[in-house]
Amino acid sequence: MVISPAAGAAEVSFFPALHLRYAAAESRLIAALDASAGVAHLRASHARLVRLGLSGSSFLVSKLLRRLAELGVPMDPYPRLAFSQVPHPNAFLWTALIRGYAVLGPFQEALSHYTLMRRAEAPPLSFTFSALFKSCGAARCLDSGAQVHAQTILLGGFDADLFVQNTLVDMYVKCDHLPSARRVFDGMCARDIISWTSMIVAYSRSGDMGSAEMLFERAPVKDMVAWTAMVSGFAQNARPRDALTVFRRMQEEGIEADDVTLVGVISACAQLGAIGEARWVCDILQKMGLQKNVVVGSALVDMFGKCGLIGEARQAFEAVEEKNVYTYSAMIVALAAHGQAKDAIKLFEQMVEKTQVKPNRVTFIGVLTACSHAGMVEKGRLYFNSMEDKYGIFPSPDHYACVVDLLGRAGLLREAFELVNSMPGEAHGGVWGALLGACRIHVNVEIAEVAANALFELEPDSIGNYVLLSNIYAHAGMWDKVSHVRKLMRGKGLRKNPGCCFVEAKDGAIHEFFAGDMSHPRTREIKAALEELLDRLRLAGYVPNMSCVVRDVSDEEKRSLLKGHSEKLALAFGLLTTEAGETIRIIKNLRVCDDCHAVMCLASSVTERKIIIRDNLRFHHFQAGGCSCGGFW
DNA sequence: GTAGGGTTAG
Repeated sequence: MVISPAAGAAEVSFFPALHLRYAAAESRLIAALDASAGVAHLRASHARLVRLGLSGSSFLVSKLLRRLAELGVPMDPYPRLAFSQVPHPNAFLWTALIRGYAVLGPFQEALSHYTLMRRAEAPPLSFTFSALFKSCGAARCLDSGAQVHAQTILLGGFDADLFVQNTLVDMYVKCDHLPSARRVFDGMCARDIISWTSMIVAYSRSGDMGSAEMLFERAPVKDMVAWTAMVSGFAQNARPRDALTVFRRMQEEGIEADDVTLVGVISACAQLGAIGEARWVCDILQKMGLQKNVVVGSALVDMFGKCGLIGEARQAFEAVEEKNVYTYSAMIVALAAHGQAKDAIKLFEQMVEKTQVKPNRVTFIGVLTACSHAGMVEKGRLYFNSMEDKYGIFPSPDHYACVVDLLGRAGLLREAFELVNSMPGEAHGGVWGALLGACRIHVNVEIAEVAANALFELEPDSIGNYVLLSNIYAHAGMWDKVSHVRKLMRGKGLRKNPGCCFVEAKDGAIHEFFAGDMSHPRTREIKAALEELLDRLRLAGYVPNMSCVVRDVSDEEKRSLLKGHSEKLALAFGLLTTEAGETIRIIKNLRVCDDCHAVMCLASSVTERKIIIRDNLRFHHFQAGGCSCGGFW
């Protein structure tokens, strides 16, 4: 329908002249506020508002506040000032102000303005409560949230509003108070997909994916967000296979996926560390054109790093235009894990000098581990000291663990030990573990015993600590102590994890090898290939390192046990199943022993192959007789 | 208008 200008004019001519002018100015201002591209535009519109004497209009100012909050303009001083110029703010304006604080903080201001609003006798809206719950959730302030909840019940009506209930559930979820969330959810007489999704997330956050799954199945409709909540839930709860299964189901059901979904998928692939899956997800991303997205890109950097594809990690990093601290940290950590310490540090320097990106605690974990792997003690100390002085980041026990590792590996065991004793706060398992690890490298029984005792208190069931201590005794030739630790382990019902390796074949099949394992269908070929390889290595000067066998048996038996180490079997399998010149990739569940490390170095030169091993902590790139870890592992 | 996202050590 077309309204003629004359008809419109007839309608507005009911208004007095003054009103007409204001009404026209108002509608122009509404349009201007709606269309404002940035803060400068909004400020200009607001200035016009002031000139026209309309800066006291609740309606216009609430519109202004909403737009400013959308743009992330801090509440103080400007939006708050605009609010204070309104003599009689109505409930909508109060709510816009409260919502602004709920989105941008400081969160307690939302609550105190609610109090002021009540004092001004403005009647709260459902919108007001949703803003308050949002702010309590963001502040993770359960007490205030529960108080506001009580208010809604007291005032009546609000607690039955679907919108209010949904934000209420979400508030309890964000405060990690599952029982209250569930109580509200169960009391709802109508639920929409948002209610169901909030509750699914509640269980996923608490680690109870079983209940999350049950709710997901019960939900009458499932949209992309609900499906994504399941994908991310499994990914966040260390169930990458299930995350991928849900994603495949989602695709089968024809539900679209977006960047958030894919981030969950990428994170699952990172945990699997499988190259086949990584390439598959990368194809999907390319089709969707998501590589520039900073969250996707940061997850990608991490995924490629964990899959051993450090070059691809770098490419993913470069593809992100607006890199943030996650992108940089993921790249720095990946470089450190691959032994490219100098590049990690170069990137860090570049970040602090040439960008606005501020490092955080995780960035420093990456920087300190890089220093540690490269043996850069002085540089590490410098960075550690700069954390608080230059960046205002208080070092956590995790950072102390990195520095203890740094000093310990470099042989400064005494200093490392003193640092543990003098650090503020309690040393945790990571700190003592780093010290114990250093004691293994430098065979220091005295400090090892102190560290081990602390660890047995802190982590009584962690098998690795007993194994480490027993290995240190073995290296020192203290066999009676070795058997004592063994007894200790047996008494606790703990059994040593068998060493095992995975090799991902070209068809994506995973081949598994255990120490001394004969179960692979091609065992005979593998053994023959290994013997042949070891013969060639011996000609190149290889001598088995018997100290790697931490059992008191004959040399003959030691030689045989060494040969059966799972990474050697995996290497032989790799040689059998790949072409000349191809890289061999092996994943190992434990640390690589010195003998296997030496074998890999030599083999890389004798066979002219690149060999990449991911152990439980980092990557080793063997090439031309050397390893990227430079002996630090 | 309310629900789903990425980097951490021995």
